[in-house]
Amino acid sequence: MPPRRQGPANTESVDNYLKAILALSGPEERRVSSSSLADRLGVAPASVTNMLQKLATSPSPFVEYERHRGVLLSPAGKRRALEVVRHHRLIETFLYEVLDYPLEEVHDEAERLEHFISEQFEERIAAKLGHPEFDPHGHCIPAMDGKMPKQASIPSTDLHEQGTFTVDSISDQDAALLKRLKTHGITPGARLQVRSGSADDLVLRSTAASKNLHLSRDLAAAVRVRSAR
Amino acid sequence: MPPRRQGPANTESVDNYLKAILALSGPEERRVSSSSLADRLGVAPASVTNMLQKLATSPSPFVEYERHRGVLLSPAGKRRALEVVRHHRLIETFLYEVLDYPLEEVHDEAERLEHFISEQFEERIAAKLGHPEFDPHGHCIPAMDGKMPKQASIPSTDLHEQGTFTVDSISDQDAALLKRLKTHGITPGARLQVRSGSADDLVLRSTAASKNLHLSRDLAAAVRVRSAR
DNA sequence: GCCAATATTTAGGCTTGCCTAATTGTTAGG
DNA sequence: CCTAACAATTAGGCAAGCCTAAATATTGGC
Repeated sequence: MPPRRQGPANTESVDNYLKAILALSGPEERRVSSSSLADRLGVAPASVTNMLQKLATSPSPFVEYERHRGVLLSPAGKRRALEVVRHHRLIETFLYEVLDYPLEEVHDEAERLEHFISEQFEERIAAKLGHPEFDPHGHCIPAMDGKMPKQASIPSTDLHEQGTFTVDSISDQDAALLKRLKTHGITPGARLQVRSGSADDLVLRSTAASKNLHLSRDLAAAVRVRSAR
Repeated sequence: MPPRRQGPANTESVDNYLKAILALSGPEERRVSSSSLADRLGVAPASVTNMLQKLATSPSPFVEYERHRGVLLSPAGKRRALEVVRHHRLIETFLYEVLDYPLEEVHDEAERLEHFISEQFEERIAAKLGHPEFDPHGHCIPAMDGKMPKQASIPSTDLHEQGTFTVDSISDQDAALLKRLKTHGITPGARLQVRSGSADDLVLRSTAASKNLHLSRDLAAAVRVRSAR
């Protein structure tokens, strides 16, 4: 066999690093620090350094990395990351729409399956769902070519004024929170009254519900809003 | 941390060993040799020995193994193997019925996904499909409790007489063959005329088709029949 | 501009699951 | 019943990804 030093291996672990970098670098594509990655992925910082070095030094690397200066996705890395996100959100939509999963349970299942479905599978569920643009959390599903419209929404914690808004999307990271939001009628598309409570929390109330929901700013950041419909 | 020597790890690899042992030991549950496992799994015999030793020496082991004498599933191993088979066949059925996969493509996708779906996912697709008893190849789907009716069919190569039979099931291992069979109308439930051709092949003909199909005994063994309906 | 606190990297290890090569067991033919 | 052929196991290694502990950069406060 020729000694072929290989390109990036596209394992579950690699996918997760790429997704995390995509998420943490934000729309402005800031460099991402090792420790924030370690945090998000639940691994030791040393493991991150290790992986980044591997990802950066393969031929046609997935990331651009400089010691002590954080990491960025390469075009190839971004492409792959968006593909995994597409998988994730299509699967979530599928579980919700076709298999009647409760909203708060779709994330974990999608998190596992996203790494293992084929392009074929992806296409079939997209077709079955009528090529949806949004997942059930209100997140936009990247197109096959990796294009994704910019988000025009902001976290409810960034609002300057109180008032009534439309719920744009809800982070899928915290199942318990998702369930609370659901019982308070706070789901994508709902109309939402937002005001600040005591120093460090927000008071949310869906116009479809009778009870206020008090959330720490930390949790409330999971709810993104746009101007009322 | 307490030093906990751990139980079997339920990885993809372990699942594949258990499935292979289940398949190779047959309905009579014969002991399975290392080399036949190595063959079926596409790994070196030494790797098999290695894995079998690990599987056999964990507390509540998945297999019963004696040096040079082959291996058998323990009750726990059989339970797990049947669960994986159930996953596999439910997924195949799902891909075929819900996602409109061509029959010959369901196997590969199921082979990957079977290791990663949750019990929840399993239950939902089973419900969606109306708790089917057979997959699209005609194979019986083990019930949740691991029960599986005995197969009353035989390989077409074991027939003593020529004649007309009903196609019971078709092995899902060979996609190309599956496709040929499909174009000749040979699918589970079809009526099939079987006669022997030259020394080493069989001639098959679906009553729904106009052309004979000549298959080596090797390939023909993939087609199982039962007495004509 | 220096130094302590914090962030990051290096060094060295572990487990899983695979490999090859060398060794040992089993078995069938003469 | 002995041995050649073949099957199986042991021994020793490798890559991926993780870990901890030790070393080294960077940075903010004075």
